[in-house]
Amino acid sequence: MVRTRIAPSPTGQDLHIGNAYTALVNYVVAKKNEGKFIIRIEDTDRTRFVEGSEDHILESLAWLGITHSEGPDTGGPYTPYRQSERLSLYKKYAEELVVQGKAYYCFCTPERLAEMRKGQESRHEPPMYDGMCKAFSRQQSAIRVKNGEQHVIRLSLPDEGVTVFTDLIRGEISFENKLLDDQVLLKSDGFPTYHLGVVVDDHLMEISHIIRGEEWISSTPKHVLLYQFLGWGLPLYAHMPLLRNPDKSKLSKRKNPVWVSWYREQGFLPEALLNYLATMAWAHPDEKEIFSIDEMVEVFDLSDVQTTAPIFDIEKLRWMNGEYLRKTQNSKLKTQIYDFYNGIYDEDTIAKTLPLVVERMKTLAEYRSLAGFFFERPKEHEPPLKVAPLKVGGEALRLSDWNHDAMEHAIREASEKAGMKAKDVFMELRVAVTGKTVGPPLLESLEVLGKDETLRRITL
RNA sequence: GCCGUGUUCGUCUAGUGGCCCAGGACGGUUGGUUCUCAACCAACAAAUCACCGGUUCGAAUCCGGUACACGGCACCA
Repeated sequence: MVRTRIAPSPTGQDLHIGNAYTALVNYVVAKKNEGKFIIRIEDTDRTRFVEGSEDHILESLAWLGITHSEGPDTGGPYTPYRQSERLSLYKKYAEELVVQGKAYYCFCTPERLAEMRKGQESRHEPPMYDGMCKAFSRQQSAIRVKNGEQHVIRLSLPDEGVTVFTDLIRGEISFENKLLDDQVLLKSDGFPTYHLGVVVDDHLMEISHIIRGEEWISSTPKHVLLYQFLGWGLPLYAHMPLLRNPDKSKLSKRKNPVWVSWYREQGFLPEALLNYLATMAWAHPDEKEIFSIDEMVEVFDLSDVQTTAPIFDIEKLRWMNGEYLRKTQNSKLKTQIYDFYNGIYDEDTIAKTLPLVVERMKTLAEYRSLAGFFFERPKEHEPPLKVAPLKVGGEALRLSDWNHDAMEHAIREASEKAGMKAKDVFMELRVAVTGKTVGPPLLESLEVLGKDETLRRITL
């Protein structure tokens, strides 16, 4: 049984686009193999915990249409799906490792550790735990623990040998054990670190494929060792290349919009976002650019996933979104726009104006800037309208002529021309206020009649 | 500094020894269509396949080295 998962931390305001990207691949792998896709919340860092984050993450995932069969909200056979509710499990395994001699209690203070690292840095040594507490006898440590002394549990790693694992995307990867640090497994507050948490939960939840970001490659050997120490079978690993900023650094909120909700608010369609993310990870065998997730599921193979970290290009996303907008039936798009603006524009108005602007919309949010002047009054102290030359019936109107009188005149003239369609007249007006959100309250003064879009009557 | 991963047009990529003096897409430019914009159509520009060396009749594709980029090196995930 194929079981995949994403394990987001509730430390940001919403689902990170990078998480959406790995979620997509996890979801596709599960679907392709008729398996299950699971969500587990890794809320083990109390200092970075953000209230409401989990809800937003779940909401965004739902918006994207990436549905899970087990998770903190839906429950499932391995409940709970929130690490903070599974503390006793981690403690149990950490102590088991201590008993086996695969881990040890460490009483070093943060101050000592900081001091130690400073020394190492100045000596150009790799920053690693120096193993001081490893030397203590089991009884000695046990007494100190019993006396209530603050402690953590550290992984005790061999300093010989090589740990090798196979990555489904990159092939074999190996690390020398002596270069691996004695990682903290259980923090002094009783919470596990990521390393203990993932291994325990992925095993207990029977995760078959661990598909995560490339940033985890260096810690994978520790996880592999942990599986061995615990006597558990290894899952399959696949490390995805990281999404990058235009300056090639790892995608960050400082340099790029990273929250999925931002893309939603900008009026990107979930299908388009997903399609774009898919092309970041993987190329369709037929070199198709536009494809649905179902199409992707049919031909997807993990080993075809890109190894190079792509730069997230919002321009291409916008193009793709425009393609999706134009693919959507007008009646459906009308409803989407209505919902997008929370019903502040009536559906009828949207239906009338949408055909006039849909071809130049790249996002739902652009509907307002493109068509808003049909029905929105200019604001009180709005700066004068900057308009492009308006040509009606072949005659150009000067910018300064752009006022109600000129407009009325222009429209009259235009409509007098036999066969002149409303669409064309509107188009000219729209062009005149290209890209501007302000304009005359046109819709109030004009009424478009007739199904053939012919401008039949103008009332002012 | 150490370890790891990577390197084909500005960007996303196709390419797994001859079909590639490298194909597609975004973006750009020019033209067509349209009274204008967008959309659509067409064309053009854009990659010495990071570099050096090797294997081979033949390399973007295989091997070695170098450089560069990114990631990791926390009681963060």
